[in-house]
Amino acid sequence: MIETRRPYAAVLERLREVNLRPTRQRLALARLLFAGGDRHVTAESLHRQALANRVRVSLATVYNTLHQFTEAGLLREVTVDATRSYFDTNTSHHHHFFCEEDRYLVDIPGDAVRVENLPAPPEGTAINRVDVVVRVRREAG
Amino acid sequence: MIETRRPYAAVLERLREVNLRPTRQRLALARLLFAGGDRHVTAESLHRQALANRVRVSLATVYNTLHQFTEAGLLREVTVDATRSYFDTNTSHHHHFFCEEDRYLVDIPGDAVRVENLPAPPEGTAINRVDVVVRVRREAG
DNA sequence: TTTTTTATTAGAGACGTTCTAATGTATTGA
DNA sequence: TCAATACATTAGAACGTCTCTAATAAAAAA
Repeated sequence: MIETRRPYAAVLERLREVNLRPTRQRLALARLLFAGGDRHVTAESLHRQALANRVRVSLATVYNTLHQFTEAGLLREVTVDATRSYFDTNTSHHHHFFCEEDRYLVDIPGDAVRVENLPAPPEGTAINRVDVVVRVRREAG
Repeated sequence: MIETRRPYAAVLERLREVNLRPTRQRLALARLLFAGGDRHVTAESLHRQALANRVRVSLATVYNTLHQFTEAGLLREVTVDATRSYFDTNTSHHHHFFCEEDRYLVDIPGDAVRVENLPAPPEGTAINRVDVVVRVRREAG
């Protein structure tokens, strides 16, 4: 369900819920992030999009905001590329296809995949999360 | 099986097989990498180990060598951490436990885990590899 | 209000990694 | 064997991503 009629109010509500002050920048970034369906952004791509939408915000604030949103459970960080961090607006249990050549992610619904027969984790540790990354290649032709 | 009696000859052979000139530095690094059992190294950790063993090699060469070995199939790169690249001497099909707090990897044998019900990859792509990363946390206590 | 707390910012800096171009070493072929 | 060639190594500079700093600004509390 895409929220279109009261984007500001909806986003304001979300920030309030997680105890983040609804500043001009956070509201604007939240609107960009949560306006459409599920998205995968990097700090750089979100910053570019913000500037393109006449939202004046520094790169530092974009980083701060992405991390705060992640901490608050509004975003999820996805580690698939050694050089760049991706953030996913889909915070539910799920996995990813990742195309290294073209640098894009595609969600795989969590319940679509079963990971079975996992051995016990190393001594003194407990499992926190299981991430499945399916690396794909552009097909010849 | 750990090769102990003829480490140089064994390692020389491996480099020849993949068409990499057996230079002093490559031989030394290969010995460090493949002397024991399976290992997970970063460029920095391998460089440190080399210096500690009186192998004079620059960090640039360590990076070059790790990438050449990976390209040649002697190593496998593991992407679990946005800030650092890990290289694994175990090149067979397998997965990983990763402890973010303490930054270490533990192999999970490939045949120990079953990933089932994967949906079809995105249009125009083909599956290259499936990586399962089980993120663990130190246990309280 | 005024005060206090928290957020934003530009720019500097840190970090891992890659590049550059000069030097050194292995291999080829006479 | 030696010269010629191809390739590898190196220190240090440069890169890209990300974080820090310390000054300014804005939100919340009093």
